[in-house]
Amino acid sequence: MPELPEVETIVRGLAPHLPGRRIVQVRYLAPRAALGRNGATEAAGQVIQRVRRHGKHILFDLEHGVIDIHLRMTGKLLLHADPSAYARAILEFDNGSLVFDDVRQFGYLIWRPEPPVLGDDALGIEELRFIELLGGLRSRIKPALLDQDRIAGIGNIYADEALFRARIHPLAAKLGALRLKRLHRAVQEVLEEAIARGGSSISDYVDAEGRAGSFQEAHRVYGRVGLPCLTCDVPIRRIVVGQRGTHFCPACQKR
DNA sequence: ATTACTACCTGACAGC
DNA sequence: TGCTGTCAGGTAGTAA
Repeated sequence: MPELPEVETIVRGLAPHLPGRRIVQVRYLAPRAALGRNGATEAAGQVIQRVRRHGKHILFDLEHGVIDIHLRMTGKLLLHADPSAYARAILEFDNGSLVFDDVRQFGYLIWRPEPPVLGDDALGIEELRFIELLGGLRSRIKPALLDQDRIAGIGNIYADEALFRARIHPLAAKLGALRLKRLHRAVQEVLEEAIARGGSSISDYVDAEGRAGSFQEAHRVYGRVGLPCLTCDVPIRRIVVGQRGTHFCPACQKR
């Protein structure tokens, strides 16, 4: 569910509350949330130094190591909530707690000695770097945009929305500098606008205070199959690319 | 290097 | 009311 704008919104909501607080205990309510390891021992007793985001990962820098949270499809991080039936882990502080909720159980909350290694963050990436990372590859552009080892943070919604804004077909390959520049611009714009509107809430996503975002109202192709393109009125199409539902305008986004 | 398929889970929704 | 199939903001592993 959450992509970069949603994770950024969550992190902005946590930032005023968590730094300086001591973790008394990490309580796992579902084993999957610990990803087969257990950082509870290492994290306990430590003070959170900083809350930040890299790609779709939420990172709490501790005095020693880091807490790495990935929400995958349905994860939530809630500041002022009682644990629901889907609570998977609870970070307990000296006063208060943070609940990690996850219906589908794909997400995780773990301690690591070092932050995870990911591609460059998509938000604010330099144009030249963007072109360097996506130029000269033979694969189709959409799966490349989703590759978190290349550029981190873009997911299915924002890949489709950015490609539409850049007027690039999701199956296009070997993009030249001109189209990559347009795509870089489109990625920055769509991410910034989505953050400004608190992210997209399709079914599950809410921020750390439990509030939904509103950027779904501004989607131009995602979830608009069969509806007229906002630019040219041609119906939006849905195809499958790399096993992901992919939405685009067949007239505005030529092969 | 690139792509496809399967798997991990639960829930919502459409169609019969 | 079921039941069945499809789909979902993600990613890993394995095979062609």
